[in-house]
Amino acid sequence: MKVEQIIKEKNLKLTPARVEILEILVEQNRPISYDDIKDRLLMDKATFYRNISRFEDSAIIRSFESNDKKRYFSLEQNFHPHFICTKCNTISCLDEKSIINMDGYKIESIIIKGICPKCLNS
Amino acid sequence: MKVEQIIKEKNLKLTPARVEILEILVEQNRPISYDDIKDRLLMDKATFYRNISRFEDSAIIRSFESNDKKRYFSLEQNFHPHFICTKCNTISCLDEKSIINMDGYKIESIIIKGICPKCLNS
DNA sequence: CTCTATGCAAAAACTTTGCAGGGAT
DNA sequence: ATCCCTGCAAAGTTTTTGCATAGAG
Repeated sequence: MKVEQIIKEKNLKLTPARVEILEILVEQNRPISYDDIKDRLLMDKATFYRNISRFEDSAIIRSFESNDKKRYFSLEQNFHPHFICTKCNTISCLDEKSIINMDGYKIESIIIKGICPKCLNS
Repeated sequence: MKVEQIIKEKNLKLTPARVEILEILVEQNRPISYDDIKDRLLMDKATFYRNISRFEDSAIIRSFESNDKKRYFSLEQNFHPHFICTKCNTISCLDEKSIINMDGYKIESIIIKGICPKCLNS
């Protein structure tokens, strides 16, 4: 789905800054922090954070804090759990089958922290 | 287990500030942020954060960011998943049976965000 | 045309650091 | 006696806000 379509579906105004953020998220296909992309962003940080906040309110994206204390953003579209290694700080994507049984709850995000197999064996 | 014992087991010096922090965590039996307890803390905030950091390094406690953007601390001892409702911001403790199958990983914490049954029906 | 989005700069919120003195082992 | 812990104040980091202008519908 085109990012322009996502924005319009949520009745948000279509602006270059919003398109830019979502295109980066689609392109990278992994959780992103402001720090990760600030150098290539055309917009001001205030605009970035204001749009991130708007996107979260509209459930276009979700955010979570990683081990480095920064907030990471990912598209809600292809939801999946993330695994953060507290040793190497790598964020990896898990598949849906690993999701907990949580009848009665509406799950919006899952954060699992621990040590990845690679770090366990080194 | 006495908090003094926990501290000594990890070869940390036994100081009043350390005992104070751990006793609050034991007593409250739920994740705590600095903000939650700053009014009753005898120590300076620098001391609080330095000890929290030490405790995390020693795996005495774990921390995670909640929906209010603050960091919460809980004892590693009785590890269990936490559920954060993004609607009412309540943090509730889940039981271990809900844990994902994660062979090969060492899980240190699980954060699930979503909407709790109470909020879903209101 | 109207209302929202944006850039800039300044502030806020939370956490960390430097330094000199105090305390645990 | 030694080395770590502590308080205080100051700085750091990430995110938010105020205000005037620009832009979307």
